[in-house]
Amino acid sequence: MTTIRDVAKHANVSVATVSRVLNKNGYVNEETKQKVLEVIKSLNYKPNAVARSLYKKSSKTLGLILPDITNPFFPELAKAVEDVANRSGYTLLFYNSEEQVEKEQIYIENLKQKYIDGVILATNSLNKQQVEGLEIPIVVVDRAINKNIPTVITKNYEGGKLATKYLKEIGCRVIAHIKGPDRNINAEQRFKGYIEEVSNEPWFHEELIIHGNYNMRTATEVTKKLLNKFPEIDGIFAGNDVMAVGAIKAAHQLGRKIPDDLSIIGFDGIALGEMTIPELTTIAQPIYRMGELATHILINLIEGKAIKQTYYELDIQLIKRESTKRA
Amino acid sequence: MTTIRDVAKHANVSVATVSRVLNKNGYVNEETKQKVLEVIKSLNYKPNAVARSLYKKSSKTLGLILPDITNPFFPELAKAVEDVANRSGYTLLFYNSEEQVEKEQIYIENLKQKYIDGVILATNSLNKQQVEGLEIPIVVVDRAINKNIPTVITKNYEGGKLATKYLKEIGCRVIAHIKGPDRNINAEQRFKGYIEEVSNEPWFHEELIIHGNYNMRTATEVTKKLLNKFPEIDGIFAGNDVMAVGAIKAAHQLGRKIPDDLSIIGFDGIALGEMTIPELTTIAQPIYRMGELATHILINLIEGKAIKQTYYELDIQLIKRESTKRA
DNA sequence: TTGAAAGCGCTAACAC
DNA sequence: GTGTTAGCGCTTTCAA
Repeated sequence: MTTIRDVAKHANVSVATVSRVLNKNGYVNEETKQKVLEVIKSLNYKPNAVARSLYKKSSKTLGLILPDITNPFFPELAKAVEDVANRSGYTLLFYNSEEQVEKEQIYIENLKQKYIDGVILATNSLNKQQVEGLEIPIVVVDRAINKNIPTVITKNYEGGKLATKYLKEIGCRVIAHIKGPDRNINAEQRFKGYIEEVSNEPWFHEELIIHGNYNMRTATEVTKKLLNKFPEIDGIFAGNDVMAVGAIKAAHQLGRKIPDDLSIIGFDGIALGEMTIPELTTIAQPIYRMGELATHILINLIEGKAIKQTYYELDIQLIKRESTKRA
Repeated sequence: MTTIRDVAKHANVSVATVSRVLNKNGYVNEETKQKVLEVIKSLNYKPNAVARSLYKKSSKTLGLILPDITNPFFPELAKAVEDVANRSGYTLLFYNSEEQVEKEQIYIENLKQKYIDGVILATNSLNKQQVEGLEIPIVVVDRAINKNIPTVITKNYEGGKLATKYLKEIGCRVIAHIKGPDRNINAEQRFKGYIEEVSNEPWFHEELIIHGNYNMRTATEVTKKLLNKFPEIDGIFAGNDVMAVGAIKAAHQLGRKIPDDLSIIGFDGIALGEMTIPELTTIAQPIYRMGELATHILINLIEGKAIKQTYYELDIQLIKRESTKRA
């Protein structure tokens, strides 16, 4: 391995000078500079990032903590984060927390020991105190913890309302909801949006709300039971796209025609929604934009740049496809 | 930040002693040890990983370079890699190369500068020389480069044969193939397996082979053209599941009934295959197992442990679901 | 404009 | 058993 010492020796200068040309700071004579640059090239020297980190107490690395990389929403997000991080010269440490608090806490200890510069976190498990105790810049994404913590989410409540209202508009008379995990704040918001729209309806009752755990297989099972018990249901708002797909499967297995007998709307706007038959009507979040924005904010925070705003609730968008009736 | 010096001072010992209890090596009196442990706890001291890396020239970190995290095959793989790495005390640096050689090369330089201990690589772009020039333990996964490089792949050729043979068995008379990217070695192998089974068939001609680029939308388009041109096609082997889903969509749009008019088989065994209607018959790779095995091999390589074998071609498995006729 | 040297926090060889 | 110290490769202060 060739070090800064080797370069210095070959160029007949001190390591300080080499360091100066490496970091483009301090005075260094044009000629010496050229010489050093030459030697660097000929020796194919690359500065050691670890040594630099030790001194600088910074590693040009971001941590990305995701609850489940297997849920298609998160790879789309991760791609955006990676894109922006890389373009800004940061690398990405990736953690899959599987929604386990203990894992998250271990990860975070790990991050601190490595002089990681900042963290992008999607979690329900950590609370405000825990996050603020981190002493590391952090941006929370997808699942808000607290308004004082930099955050990028979307209008989940409005989205839930919009989805439900749309089902009403196209003529659905009994609308059920497949809810995500209780402890998940965005599932809760989407659910509240639904409630807002249906609680005064004469047909509404609590049993129209079922729990699908943001997971296809569970959603299929519970939807089948639901449709068997209440065949009058003609609209389903699923808390995410994956569960909506599960609901489509359930309907199909029971011989219910979509969208003629039953309209289904999801939430997320993941690519999967265009792969199903019928294609999925959904409330789309700007997933790439979320990752991009979160990473920008984080990097600005790290680099001490001015930031106008650190709490974002991005707009969602109704995408009409084939799983819902025409209005 | 509290350092080893602080601990030493508070415990009235030298840093060497603290280091000894930290690393559980060298002699240290039980009492002193307890004292040190106490101080560590009371100060909430965590050793600095960067300083340790600098000395050890190792960072307990693995690099994971994937071509496209957005392709559902890779998150499933990444999950396995992350699981095993974490369980063995390694963290994971994640790179999304988007199939670009330049990006991969930048990433790899990066890795070396950070004392990354090893790399898991899924790529077509790098050749044998480039990989061997790395001077870092590496395991290639999903896409073989060379038999001398540690590798975990599956029997792509056999899989291609098996898929095609199965379509013949269930009575398909004209079988098309949607091929993955030309430069992708696994796409090539699957294609060869297909060819082996069909090249002597009287109905076979070159135009039954179309290019779908491992991508759903492209696959839908080309399949529609194909089916319009050759309506006699009653079986399609798609080079991966995502393209198979694209083919299902195409068939659906053209009003072809699956599996009655047309049987479709994919390759990969990703979770998506169970989400579609009809559910996808496929040649399943043991995706989790691939990631797990690759990571184990890599860690053994890094830690200098004995390894019986470094080139694995895992078995694939035919999973019969609804997109193909019954035999 | 350049160099010597201290120091980032840790490990390990060597001395006692 | 324990301490002293050099050194991992780099940056930056200070002096020249």
